[in-house]
Amino acid sequence: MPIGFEQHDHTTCIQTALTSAETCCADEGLQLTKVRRRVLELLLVEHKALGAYDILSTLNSEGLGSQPPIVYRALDFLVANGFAHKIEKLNAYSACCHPGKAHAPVFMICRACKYVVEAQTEPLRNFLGSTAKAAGFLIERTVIEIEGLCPACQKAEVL
Amino acid sequence: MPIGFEQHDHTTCIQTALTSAETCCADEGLQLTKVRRRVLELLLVEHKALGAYDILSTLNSEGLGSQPPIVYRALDFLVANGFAHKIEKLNAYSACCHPGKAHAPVFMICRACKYVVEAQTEPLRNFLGSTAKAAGFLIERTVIEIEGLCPACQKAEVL
DNA sequence: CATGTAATGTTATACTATAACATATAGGAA
DNA sequence: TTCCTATATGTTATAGTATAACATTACATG
Ligand SMILES: [Zn+2]
Ligand SMILES: [Zn+2]
Ligand SMILES: [Zn+2]
Ligand SMILES: [Zn+2]
Repeated sequence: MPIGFEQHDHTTCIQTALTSAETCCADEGLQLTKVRRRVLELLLVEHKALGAYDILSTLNSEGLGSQPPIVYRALDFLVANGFAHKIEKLNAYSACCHPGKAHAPVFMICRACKYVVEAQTEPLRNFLGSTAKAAGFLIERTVIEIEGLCPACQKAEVL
Repeated sequence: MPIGFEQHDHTTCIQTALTSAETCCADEGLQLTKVRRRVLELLLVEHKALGAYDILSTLNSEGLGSQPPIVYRALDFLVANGFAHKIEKLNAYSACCHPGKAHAPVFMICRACKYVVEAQTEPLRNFLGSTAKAAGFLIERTVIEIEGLCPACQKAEVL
């Protein structure tokens, strides 16, 4: 799994995520059905976020469904069980890169190449916890998204 | 301005925000037109986020415009100049509570009463800065939103 | 007044998401 | 096996959010 935008063996990302989903579903009695699994695979193709309708058009071309509820149900399942995340800023969805762990994901989104990196963030979690505690606020979910330029696109920008 | 969900003199919030917007526009040669000012006022009525179409229906009833571009243009102006923020999680907009300062706002959103509090966060800004730096990422914008329960609604929940 | 820029008006459309109800499928109980 | 129930999928329709494109107006400046 990448901790940043560096090169990495992405087949490992894919395998880890799929295996983790399979294991988790088996353990918890959840059904990783054909459509759900296929959507997860599509989200794992690259570290980019996909819109629901992008996914739907692929599903449609593969005969797995043609109407919005098909894809939204699959996405709801994946998000609810921690196999994927919604990127609010993009109205798009991304496979979880750190499955199996409770986490408050931080996404770095490159506006140029569209890559999305999910960072590990225990310290941030603690930090937000204390901010919220000072206000007496009970945290249930967090959305932390950073938009900007990845290292490669910063270099390209200069040219 | 509230630092949390406590009671406060909200007329001060309103006055400060409007004065700040007027001053800033005068200084920068920006036009705080009728529609733009009215939208800002509407966002300041309460510490809640308003959807674009909520705002539009008020504008419409006041004869200030009836089509979506009217409100989206005003919102774009307010957001671009730091007088308001978009709350991505809610697809809604909220007046800035700390105008005039560069800031990476943190929003605490109560899912029960819908109040939205914008916290001050220099330390978080620094923290995200170092997280991004480790990945070589250049930050341009941040979205930090915490969803949960405010103190009052936590008490109500127990009943 | 002439000219250019910024703002607004207007129509149409694109994109994102869910409600509601029908049907099918899988797994467990009788 | 058969029936039952819960879960998942199929289908139609619609709600909610946002922008493109182009016409018109307002206004500052020379
Ligand atoms: Zn990878
Ligand atoms: Zn994750
Ligand atoms: Zn206030
Ligand atoms: Zn602000």
